[in-house]
Amino acid sequence: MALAEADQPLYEIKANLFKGLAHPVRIRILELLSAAPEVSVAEMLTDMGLEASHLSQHLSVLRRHRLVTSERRGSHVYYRWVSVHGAELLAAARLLLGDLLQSSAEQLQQAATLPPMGTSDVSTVAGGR
Amino acid sequence: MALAEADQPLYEIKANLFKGLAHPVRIRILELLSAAPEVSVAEMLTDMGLEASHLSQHLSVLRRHRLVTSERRGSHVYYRWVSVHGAELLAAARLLLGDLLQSSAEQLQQAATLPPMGTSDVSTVAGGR
DNA sequence: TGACGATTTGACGAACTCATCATATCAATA
DNA sequence: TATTGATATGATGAGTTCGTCAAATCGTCA
Repeated sequence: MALAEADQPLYEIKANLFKGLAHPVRIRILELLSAAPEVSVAEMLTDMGLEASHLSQHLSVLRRHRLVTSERRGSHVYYRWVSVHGAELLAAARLLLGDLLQSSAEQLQQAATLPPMGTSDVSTVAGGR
Repeated sequence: MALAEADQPLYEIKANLFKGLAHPVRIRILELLSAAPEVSVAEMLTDMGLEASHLSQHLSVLRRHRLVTSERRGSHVYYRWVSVHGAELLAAARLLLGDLLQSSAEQLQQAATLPPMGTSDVSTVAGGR
């Protein structure tokens, strides 16, 4: 695992990191972990209203991607971010999304103002999809 | 698109953002875009040694996720990050990975020092795959 | 207008991820 | 030791992404 990873270029490792983040439930988990030193599985279940095995599958993905660390104390298991920079990453994403959502709202506004068939320029969202 | 997105919780939007980042080629593209104001497709092709249609498929994903914006000038198309915070996000990921890779290296070192069957603790990578 | 360079899109099989249910495992306790 | 609460794992079908090749589109120029 860590051995195989030593041979990978950084962009592959980075992409792999983002794969671990690429699911709504996992984002919710990590947001909880960003707001507290550690969180128990039971707390997550209550907070998120998921079925235990569904949550556990996602926690397993996070463990596999080495984004979280787990610790069993009695019959309870606690999770935490594996790095202090985890919450920073989510915050950086929030900033980027702030821009995206803002420009998206601006475009919606423009679309409401414009005549039916607008500009021919390729740029931005218009080109997408 | 943007209409549908307005109804989504932020964690879903965030996860979708990370989906757009979850491929090595797309990371490489975005790293190039982080290092220059804009980059043409031709430059990317040269830099990355990909086939044109392969690159284009990935650029299409980035456009669909609204992470990049494109502009055609003559027969050349130029791409840029759609937000100044894009590069920051990649930098934040680099910090997180720095921690992960460091703790990974430390574990490799410990593994080399430890006897065959080590601790029973669930924590960290040992619990992962 | 046809040819050509640059880029995008379409299509399809393979691989991977996700959702969900059943089962197994772990720890505590009577 | 069996039971129970807490959590993890296994299995499987559906959905999505990826890799790759073929074809289409766009802009320029003779």
